[in-house]
Amino acid sequence: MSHWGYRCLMSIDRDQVLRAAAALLTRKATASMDEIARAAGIGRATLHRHFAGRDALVRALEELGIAEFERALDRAHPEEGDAAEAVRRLIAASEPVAGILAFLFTENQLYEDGVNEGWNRLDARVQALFRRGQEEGTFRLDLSAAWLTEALYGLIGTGAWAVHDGRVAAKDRTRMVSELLLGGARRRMER
Amino acid sequence: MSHWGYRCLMSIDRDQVLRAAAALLTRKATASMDEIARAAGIGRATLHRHFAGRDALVRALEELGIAEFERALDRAHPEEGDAAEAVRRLIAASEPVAGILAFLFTENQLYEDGVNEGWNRLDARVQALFRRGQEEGTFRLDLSAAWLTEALYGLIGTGAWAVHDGRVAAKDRTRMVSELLLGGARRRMER
DNA sequence: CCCCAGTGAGACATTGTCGTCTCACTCGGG
DNA sequence: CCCGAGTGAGACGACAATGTCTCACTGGGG
Repeated sequence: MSHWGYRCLMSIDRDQVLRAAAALLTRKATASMDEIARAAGIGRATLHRHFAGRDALVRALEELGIAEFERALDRAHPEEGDAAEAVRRLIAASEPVAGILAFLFTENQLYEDGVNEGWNRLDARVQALFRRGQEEGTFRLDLSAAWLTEALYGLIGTGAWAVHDGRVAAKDRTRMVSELLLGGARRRMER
Repeated sequence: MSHWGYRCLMSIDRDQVLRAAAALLTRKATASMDEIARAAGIGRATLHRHFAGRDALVRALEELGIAEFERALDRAHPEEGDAAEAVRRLIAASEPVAGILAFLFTENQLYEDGVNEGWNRLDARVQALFRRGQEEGTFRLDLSAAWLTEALYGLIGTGAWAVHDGRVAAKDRTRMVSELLLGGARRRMER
């Protein structure tokens, strides 16, 4: 019983700490363990009780980001309906994770060693969405699905930063990102 | 005379060191001064003779990136001809700076204090290009020029990383970035 | 030939962060 | 009421990176 209670309590705290860490690291990627602890409203010792070290915390954050983005992917139902609409749904659904994604996206540029396997799974699903759109004639064939996937991540990150820096209004974020990815900057004649 | 010779020699070395540093920091943003020195083929002491410290080096790198991107902007002649073509020229011309730009783009997310004034100048020129395109009816009005500018930087960085990670062929980089920014992923009916 | 500006290697102290530890304190359940 | 799990504050040593310094060495110009 105490074991269950312990596990449950831990999980809740752990998750809250993780979210606070995500919020801070999104703004300041080099924040120290002490800053992270303060941001989470706990002591540095307690932070170390939850996560063995900085690496473990970042890895846990990666797991959280992967899980949340996967949930966004599930909610967006990428296999249903028009592919462009599915992409739009995905971008809208990933709004809460945008900050973490931006952080992890740059973090991954740094550690060339062992990329988390979860990313491959997500990449595959996102790429499958773009490939479906290409096969259905919705998306261009001269932009590879791999590039569109990368661009999706990149634009989500860019959007998050643009909002954070005040260059884009928060309410416009989803539209700016999805419209640019799907429609591009050029004026559309038809439709 | 010796003063001239000194200045000239220094400038050349300094520039070469800076470019080596840029090449390394693009791949590994947290490289130590020692690694940077080794990458430049010089000793750590000599590196410190050129740049007072890490900050000074990064700031010099920022100056280099700004200068190079400004040269790319000059070469692209953003005031001439079709705005979309001008954007295409700009992206093509900025290919050599893409790595540095990607590094500086993420670096700037970190230091909220005093953004280098040069960026404002460049931002203004790029934004003016997008705004011209909007006024001429080439670009959409529902995507702000500020966002398009930010997206340009972001996509250049994303493209550089995608090439670095082997997800996009180097020869496709310029086309992938400019086509996505200008045309978007959706299939074009007209044209 | 000689000189010296510039260099590389390395020693050294300093700093900031990390990971671990101890020690009170608190608060909720038995 | 008492007890102990969990916590925050803080001390401590380890460690990596930084910035400064010295000391030979080299090679090109006078």
